[in-house]
Amino acid sequence: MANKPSIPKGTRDFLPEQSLKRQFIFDTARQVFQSYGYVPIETPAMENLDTLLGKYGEEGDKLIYKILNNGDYLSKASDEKIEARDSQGLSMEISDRALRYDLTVPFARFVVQNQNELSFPFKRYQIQPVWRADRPQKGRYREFYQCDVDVIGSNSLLNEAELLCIIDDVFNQLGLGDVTIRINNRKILSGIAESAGLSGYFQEMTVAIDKLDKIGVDGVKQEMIRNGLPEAGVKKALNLIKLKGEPFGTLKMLAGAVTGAEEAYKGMEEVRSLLRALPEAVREKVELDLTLARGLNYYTGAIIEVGHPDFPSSICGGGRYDDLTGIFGLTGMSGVGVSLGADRIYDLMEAKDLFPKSIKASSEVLFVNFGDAEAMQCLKLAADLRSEGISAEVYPDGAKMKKQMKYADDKGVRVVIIVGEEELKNGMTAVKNMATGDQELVAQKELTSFILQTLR
RNA sequence: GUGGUUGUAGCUCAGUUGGUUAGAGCGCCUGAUUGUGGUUCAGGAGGUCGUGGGUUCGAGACCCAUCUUCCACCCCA
Repeated sequence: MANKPSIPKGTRDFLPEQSLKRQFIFDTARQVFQSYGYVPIETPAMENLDTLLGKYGEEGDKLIYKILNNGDYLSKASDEKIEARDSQGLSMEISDRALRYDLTVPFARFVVQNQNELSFPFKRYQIQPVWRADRPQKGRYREFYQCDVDVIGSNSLLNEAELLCIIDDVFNQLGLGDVTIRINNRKILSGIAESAGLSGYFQEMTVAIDKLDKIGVDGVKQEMIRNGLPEAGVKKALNLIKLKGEPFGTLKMLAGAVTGAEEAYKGMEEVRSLLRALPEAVREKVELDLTLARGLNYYTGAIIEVGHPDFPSSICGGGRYDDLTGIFGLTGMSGVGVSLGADRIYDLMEAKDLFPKSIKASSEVLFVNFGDAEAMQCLKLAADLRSEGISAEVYPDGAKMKKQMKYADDKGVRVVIIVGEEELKNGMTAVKNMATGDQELVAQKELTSFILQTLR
């Protein structure tokens, strides 16, 4: 072996223990989603390139992994683009497919394509990997999983409320009850822009204020002015956005300040309705943050982001998009959804040691192998245990006892069962509890009920 | 994509202004215990110092390139 094998930057292998922990997160999420009536779907890892392009902004397009066409793709490419070293233009001609960048746009495509098979409102969840050609950092990978939950085909704000409840349920079950859920509404932001005379600069404004907690008010102000926004408007907008505290009071103050901006009032009413629809326990965690903007430009109403005090970036985000399917030819379909960042949640839970200890055990019972005759009997006993829902395995080789015991210990097996020559003759087993070290003789006939009693 | 940072045993890290045979802890393997893990004791294996070039009598250390890690920007889960 000349070179050590490796995997691409920003991708990872998952060892058994990591995989089990990841599955724990997915299983928890799945179970909560299904308890609210959401159903699973899957879409292909690759989409047609034009399905994805233009949906994530100019920056987003650059981060899409394009798949090189098969065959003699260069013969079809134009000479000018090759001559000019125009990578951007050339890539359009030699690539027709791309890896999906998120789950939301493929979902929109899915809805349009399968609209006749679906009944609306359609509530689905989707847990699959996505790929981004980003520079990797901590909590930032080139291949990572998203858990998306969306409702499409309903304008009701009850959907937003339900999603917040789902988020709360999932994080509570994972032991992350101390998350902060921040919400805002793009209509409010748009109204603020309007009343500050920045209507034409909405995109620039949202991008800048999204960084407020990072670069501070002055930093945001400078960035906005540098991008050509009129200074007077910038000042006014920033003053409004700074409002903080109890949400209903904040909205009241804001209402007095944005006179005439119809859009903002609509947004404020939406936020009020949403908050009223939330159970008390969830509302307590929700904070109205007017500085929350989110870059993805398809959001049109509520926007949601979940953070944790011990983690630098958001672990969940989403919002309402009024017309995502419009670009695929199906108009009037409003949707709202959130995306859980499974990999970040994993990193956070690992750092806080929140995974249950029992997650390590792959089987609860191990039979020591003493040779063919003994192993045959063990296979039967193991099958009996399995039929009672106890996971059991027989060590495959007649290795040294010490080695087999160590294997059991490493794997986190809770009970080791020893059937040697003596036991085989007498119809007995020696049952060893690995936690206490105690060992006792149990008749083979009574083994299953004895194990059930010890383990359950 | 821009700027910076990191890489030494399976893991976490030492390694002086360039100097001979590159170390530690943990883990791993063997034995004490051929029917008993986790604890204890004794012993052992494991490194082309990320990779490729260069400077030098001599490079783990200096220079260049490249890959990787992490960070900031950008953007985001």
